[in-house]
Amino acid sequence: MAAGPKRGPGGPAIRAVDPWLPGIPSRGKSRQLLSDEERAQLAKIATTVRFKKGEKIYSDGVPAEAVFNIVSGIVKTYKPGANGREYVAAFLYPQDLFGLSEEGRYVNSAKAITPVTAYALPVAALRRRLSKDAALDFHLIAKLSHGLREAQRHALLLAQRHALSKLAMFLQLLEHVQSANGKLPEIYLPMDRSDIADYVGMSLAAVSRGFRDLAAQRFIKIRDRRHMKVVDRKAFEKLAGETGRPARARSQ
Amino acid sequence: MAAGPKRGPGGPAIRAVDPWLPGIPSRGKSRQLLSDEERAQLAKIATTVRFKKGEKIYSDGVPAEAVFNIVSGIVKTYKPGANGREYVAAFLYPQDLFGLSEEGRYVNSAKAITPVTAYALPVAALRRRLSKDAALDFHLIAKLSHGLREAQRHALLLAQRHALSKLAMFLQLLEHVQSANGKLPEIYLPMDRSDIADYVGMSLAAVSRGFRDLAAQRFIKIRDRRHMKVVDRKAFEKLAGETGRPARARSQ
DNA sequence: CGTGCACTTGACAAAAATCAAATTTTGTGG
DNA sequence: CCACAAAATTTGATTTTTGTCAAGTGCACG
Repeated sequence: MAAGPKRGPGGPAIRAVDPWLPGIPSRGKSRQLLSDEERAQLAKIATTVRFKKGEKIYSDGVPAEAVFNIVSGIVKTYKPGANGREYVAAFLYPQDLFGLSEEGRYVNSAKAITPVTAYALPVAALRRRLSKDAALDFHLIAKLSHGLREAQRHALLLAQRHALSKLAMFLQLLEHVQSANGKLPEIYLPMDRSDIADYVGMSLAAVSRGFRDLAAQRFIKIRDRRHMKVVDRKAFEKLAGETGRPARARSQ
Repeated sequence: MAAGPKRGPGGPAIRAVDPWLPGIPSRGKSRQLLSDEERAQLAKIATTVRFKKGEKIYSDGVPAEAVFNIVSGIVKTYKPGANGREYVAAFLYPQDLFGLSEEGRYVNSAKAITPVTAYALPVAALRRRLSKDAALDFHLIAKLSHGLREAQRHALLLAQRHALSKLAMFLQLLEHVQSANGKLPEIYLPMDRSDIADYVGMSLAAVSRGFRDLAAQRFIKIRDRRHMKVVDRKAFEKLAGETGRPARARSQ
């Protein structure tokens, strides 16, 4: 997993589900938004950067000099919480963007949770390109809409009252991201239990117990710490509230 | 409260905190993004629509024909949850946009929680304008970034483990939105307890008790159901984790 | 082939959900 | 403007769930 772009010219790549009606309905599948031409243009202003597993990429509050586009590996954005706890805002995968800023400063901190390769796009240069290329603006709008929906989905997960629902929804999110390439036999969890706990807003112990209980009740099967499979899909989706994906159209 | 644009030409208006470094640092204050010219252009494709208090504006899953821009009143976007519960994704104020879609269908439902006046911008026409006007794209990017940060803030709120922290953070959010125009003597809560409960992910009873306890511990003073004032600012911000606003720059 | 860190598990305490009832407000029709 | 019904909110008692603190266990890496 975490493979880079499979073919083509290389350069930054952005993947998202279209907010608008796509030519061919893609059943929730995300697609590459940038044309080869756009990728080549962006490559001209991009630098390739690498981070070791566990390495901090930037801290919240410092001037935001670049936006990052992941080539390979997984990144988390987070914020130190009240006590020693930390709140994980998002996990980011290849072809995602990160580096959200407010008034020129990063809103979160970012850390590589696996070895990471990424393009760094200096904001100044990026802004210049954006003002020149309307199509690129459009694609960025699509990606931001996608990010907004994901953040809302995260909030929906956090609003669940039961640990098992949260975890089921969490697994569903992972499954959805990973199924971008095709159907998977099992779900891979690249992050450790502690990161999961901080993402779903539960204690470390509760996460552990939660997975155990999901397995005990035959919703999932756990191969090892990082590999799980949904066994009882029906019950599983019910737990996850089946609201994880947009409801099928009702009236009209 | 909920006053429309105070002066100027009328037409759609969008307010947000800049993601990028503004000319004059605005200390977290949001500002009007559109020029009079842009507002006039948008007005040409917009229709004015009105909704009664409690009226449904659209349902999730139906084709997204328009994006809305609030002139006056408050809207909530929400999604029916597992049981009879409902998850509130956001409260929207004048100069906000709503109508987020995925593959051409609304992601949430929307309802007016006060009488609402809004502009309806048909997506087709809006897309045409966007492809013509690079500056407008830019402003939409800024607004989407703003929305993304808000959604992350909502998730941060939901990740809090204690009811009082959630409520303090909630009041802080309201205060921040309402202080856009200037400092306020008290916080106004336009929504009912049930909507608050669904937004902060707690039971109705817990919200009620929570406010009572905040008042009992002298963090706030409650004038009536919809008006509260922060009394002990220091302790209050501590409760809210002071992470509600971006941390002041650390090193560098 | 240790040693440490990540994870799991247990016992108990704390917090919030539920269920249910009492009150206060709000809106309506005289 | 008043009486009432309906809706919203508060409050109480009890139960459930999850957090905490503290021990294990085991896998991964040197």
